[in-house]
Amino acid sequence: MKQYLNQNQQKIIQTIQQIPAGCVASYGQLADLAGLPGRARLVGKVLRSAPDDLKLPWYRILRANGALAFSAGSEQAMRQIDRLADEGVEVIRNKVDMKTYGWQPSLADILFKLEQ
DNA sequence: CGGCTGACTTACC
DNA sequence: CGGTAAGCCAGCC
Repeated sequence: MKQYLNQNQQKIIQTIQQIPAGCVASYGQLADLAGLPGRARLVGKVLRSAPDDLKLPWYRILRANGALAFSAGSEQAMRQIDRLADEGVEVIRNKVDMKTYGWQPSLADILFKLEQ
């Protein structure tokens, strides 16, 4: 069955798919890049409701302070930590060092995305 | 139609 | 570092 997403959700998904492996981004950052400043929660909604078929790198998305969106020790958190570890991102005390692994898209990347 | 919720964030104390 | 408050808004009841 086909999923009908509104335009905002489409943009968010596109933006999420821009996150390169080995990097992480925050909900707010994604909302900004998707052209939806202040709508971090919408990003969360999309992630929660998006079908797995989209193969979204949800595990590369964290809170603004680098902490996982899930509570430490939860099943989801552990799965996320596992996947991040696979890409070389280390999670310490349920948090990631945004300075080291945070995604810093270049202006060129953003412009390229806008063209698509 | 109104209220509540939440994979959020920033500011302030 | 923890607690409150306010802003945000789609989706569910």
